[in-house]
Amino acid sequence: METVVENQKFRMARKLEKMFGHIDYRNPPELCPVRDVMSVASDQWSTLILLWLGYFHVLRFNKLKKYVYGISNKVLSQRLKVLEADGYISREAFNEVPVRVEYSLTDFGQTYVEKLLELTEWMQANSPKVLANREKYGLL
Amino acid sequence: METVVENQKFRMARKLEKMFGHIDYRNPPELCPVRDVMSVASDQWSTLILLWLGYFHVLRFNKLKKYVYGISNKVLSQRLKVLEADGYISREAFNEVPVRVEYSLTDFGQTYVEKLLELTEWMQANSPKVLANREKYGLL
DNA sequence: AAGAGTAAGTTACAAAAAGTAACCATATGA
DNA sequence: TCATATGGTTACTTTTTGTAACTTACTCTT
Repeated sequence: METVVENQKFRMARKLEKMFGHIDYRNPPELCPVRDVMSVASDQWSTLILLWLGYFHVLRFNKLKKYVYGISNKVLSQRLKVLEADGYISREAFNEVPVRVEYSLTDFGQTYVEKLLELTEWMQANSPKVLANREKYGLL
Repeated sequence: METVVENQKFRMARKLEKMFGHIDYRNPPELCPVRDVMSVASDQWSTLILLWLGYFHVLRFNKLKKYVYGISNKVLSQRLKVLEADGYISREAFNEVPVRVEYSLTDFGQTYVEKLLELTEWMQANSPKVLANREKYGLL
């Protein structure tokens, strides 16, 4: 049991070492593109938007708003813009009345959502543990 | 090429379908523990704190502040508290003068950091693509 | 002995981000 | 004629962050 954890730690340190040879998190954000890019993509609302687009493939503004429960028009439209700018999603507007606008993942966005999904599955599996920890902590 | 992407989409839809049978993101946050738990753990600062703790195993407040470049005392102490409450990290205070406080990952936190690291590696590999997209988008 | 330094924060105040709700154009259906 | 629908935007409020000074208590320097 102990050694398993120790091995994990060792593998981990090696991974991070390798990584930190390239990226230095000590750099200010404007000098560390990874921090910058990550802060957009793994933002709470962006995550939900991307997951739902991964699920439905194509969604219009108001549908998206329904599924990404609790998001406001303002923030939804902001996030859609930056997600488009960063290349995760594409926006297509049709000349109809009223206007129809469709959002969908790009192939690039699709690869990101696959990664994101793994993390979300971890969260799904482990959130009971976290909630239990929280409760225990509250009692101390 | 096309079919590869199509296959990915299919696998994806199945994964999400399976998942959404259990969790409904349409629920308000207070009814969806996954959203709640995720918003703490995948917050930008929390992510950096956890990654650095994964790297060094043990860090004291001021060292952590140095590595998690740009974080303020206030936010660092807030995040450390919730990360401790959620069970990702543990805090040990020594009765010395001046006080010494050591933060480290719990085994639970360690498993999360492994997941987080995968995502970060994707970010590292793909951030140039994102920056290129951003620039292209700016020109439109 | 006075003053600076140190560690791990806290606190008051300012700035930025997010949430809220009303509003826009335009056309269709009741 | 008035309500409805779409895909947002805008002004205003509230919440969250960031900034910088301060705290406690002991030690080291001068």
